[in-house]
Amino acid sequence: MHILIVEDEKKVADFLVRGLRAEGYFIDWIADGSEALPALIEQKPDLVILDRMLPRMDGLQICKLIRSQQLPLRVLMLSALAEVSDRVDGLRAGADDYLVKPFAFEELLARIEALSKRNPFASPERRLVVGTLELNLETMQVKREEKLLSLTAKELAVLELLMSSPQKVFSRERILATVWGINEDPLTNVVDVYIRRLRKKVDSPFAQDYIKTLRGIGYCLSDES
Amino acid sequence: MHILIVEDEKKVADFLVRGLRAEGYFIDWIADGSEALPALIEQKPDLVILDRMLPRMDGLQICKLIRSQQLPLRVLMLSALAEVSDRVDGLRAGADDYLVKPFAFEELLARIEALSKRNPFASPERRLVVGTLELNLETMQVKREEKLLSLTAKELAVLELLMSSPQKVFSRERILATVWGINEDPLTNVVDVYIRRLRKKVDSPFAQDYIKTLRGIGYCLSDES
DNA sequence: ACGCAAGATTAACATTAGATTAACAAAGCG
DNA sequence: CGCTTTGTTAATCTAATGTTAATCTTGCGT
Repeated sequence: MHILIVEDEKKVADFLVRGLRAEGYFIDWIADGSEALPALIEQKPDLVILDRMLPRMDGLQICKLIRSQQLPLRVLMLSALAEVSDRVDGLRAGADDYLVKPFAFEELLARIEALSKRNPFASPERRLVVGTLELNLETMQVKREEKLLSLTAKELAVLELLMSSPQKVFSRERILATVWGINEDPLTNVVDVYIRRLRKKVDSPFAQDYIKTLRGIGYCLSDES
Repeated sequence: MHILIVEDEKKVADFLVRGLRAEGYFIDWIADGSEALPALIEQKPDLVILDRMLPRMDGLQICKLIRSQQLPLRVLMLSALAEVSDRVDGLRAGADDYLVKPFAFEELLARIEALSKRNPFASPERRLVVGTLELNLETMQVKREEKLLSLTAKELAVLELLMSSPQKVFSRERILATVWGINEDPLTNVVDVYIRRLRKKVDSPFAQDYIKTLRGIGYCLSDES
């Protein structure tokens, strides 16, 4: 699930980003309210976590705009304001839920979970499957033909990317960018090395090879030959 | 839908009873906490709105009793206490939702609506078991192979989290967030230290290790190897 | 069909990030 | 006060990571 966080306090934002990423959500963050709408339209997240007090453009305004534009996403509003009238304002503006700061992380997770269940467009896919290969995002366990494989964190990250869109070709640059966060450095060949390591664990012990090389283009994962 | 209200302040109770009846709900009301359980068993409502501070028997207690009896109903807790720890206490006791007074009637309606839609019963287990390890949430006793272990409060909190979803991987961030709260800095390594202390008590004296490390990802509890 | 780059694979290695642990100091609590 | 719990620091240990360079493969131009 893709979540956009709109929050100006860096400390809070950091906390949210780290925590939710660790939970396996795909997170983007912006601090400026006026950037919210363009970002929403471009990124099309499933859920936006909206701070109520923002510089340049207030959270309530943004929420109303989202609703008037009929954008297909959930809004979870965060606020330090706990008064009745504040919460009513928030819900009136079209927020799906309203959470008062400070809050327990548990509570936030529960609300996100609840919202994503209500959401017909979101697919909180907690398991990826390709052929006999299976990745459980919850336990981070990888199995093939019911046999447990033990992968390292980076290996897992690469595999997750490949499994997220089977058949699709990922260039080295793309893999480097999403897994390592590097955008320029074609001097390295970590990607090749990790593909090698993945193959050793995921393909070699089995009859069919899932990880395919497309010379000059990139790699892809597929259970077809 | 049948709702039982347990609330000692007559003004608040009146407000609720009138408002909810007008919305078409079937409402009963009692003011005394000690009457709550008999009333629940007799009337079998779908939802109970429970004030936290009650004469004779506290709302938290009632909630715990409801859960331990496995009564098939939703609990919406009302309270003037807004602190994180209070809310967590409420949810820990098994409440399905927690609303802070004063609240807007709209909000209450929304929450009731949400609760009545929610799937079967997510009523929290009163005992967590993983392999030979057992945590009794009533007494907060921890046993392994029938031997009683003595854990400190923080150790317990960490273990409870891990046991709440065996197999599931919990990142340090996640553990930090739920056990220590939002204000802690991420530079600390308390989590590691507590994992160590837990292992010493929970794993070391026994043949098999339950607490697993997933390097670069987090920790998890599992009775598999 | 052949040779030869460009591209891809692989093993071995040094480095480093991450995890463990003990010891200590501060805060709580009887 | 004295004992326990709690959280920090820093030394140590360990496995994951990323580099290098040698080797192998593929496809293209002739």
